[in-house]
Amino acid sequence: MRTIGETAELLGISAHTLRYYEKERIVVPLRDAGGDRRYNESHIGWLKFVIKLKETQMPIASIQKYASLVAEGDHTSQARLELLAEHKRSIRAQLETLQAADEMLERKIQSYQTFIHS
Amino acid sequence: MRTIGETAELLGISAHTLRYYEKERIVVPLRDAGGDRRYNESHIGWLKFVIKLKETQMPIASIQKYASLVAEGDHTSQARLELLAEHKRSIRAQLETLQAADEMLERKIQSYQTFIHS
DNA sequence: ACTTGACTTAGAGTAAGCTCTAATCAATAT
DNA sequence: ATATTGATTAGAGCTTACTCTAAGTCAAGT
Repeated sequence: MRTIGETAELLGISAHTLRYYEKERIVVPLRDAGGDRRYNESHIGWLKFVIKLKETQMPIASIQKYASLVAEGDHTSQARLELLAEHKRSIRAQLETLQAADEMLERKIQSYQTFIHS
Repeated sequence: MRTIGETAELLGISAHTLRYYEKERIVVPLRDAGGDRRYNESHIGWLKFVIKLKETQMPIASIQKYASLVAEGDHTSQARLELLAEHKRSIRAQLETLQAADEMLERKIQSYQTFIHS
């Protein structure tokens, strides 16, 4: 069971952000006797997943939606599956955009090098 | 030579955004006799490039930097090359992140399907 | 002459996602 | 005993990248 500071450190995000995620009902940690937040392994695993979704441009609103489905229970698994499948398609689209840009930059960089050495 | 409206339409962005880009010195169009903005083929080409950079998460500040180097002239080509090379590395990093997330989601989706059909 | 539509400006407002402040409390270190 | 450290809260503030508003000009069509 980790404090907010330890959890922030471990995940490379700020304690501010963790409180914000709680306010947005994305991760609701436990509380110790003194009222301080405590994150267990399941919170940490879920946060790592959230961070992966964020890294791939999933908006906070969609992450909230997914989190609320998880909170609702097993009967929402079909809806969750659809949400993830939709996001996977968005990742595929991003991959294509990035690949095209990568090739474009490669050509542009080549032509700059030709120009500089001429 | 296109008006702001035609240019916006052609590129799929708003006229507001084009004025914003001008304020930020990213694209400075010509003006006609009446003072209205006019975009020529070179502006359009540059805007398409800017849009590609934006799509790959290059911040406006870096695009501004690149634009100012272009405006400065040929002697900045080394600096521009470095900026583009740096951005290309960022694209590669994004590609890796997305690929890892894609695989993770694939596994997660598989396990949801297994769960749903059990 | 009037209307319509596209344009102009400076500057205000918006949404997302944090990020920080102020005031306070509780446990530990000196 | 006091000081430091790390936590708490509600709510304000910040950054990025637009997006919109208000008030107006101007040319073309009816």
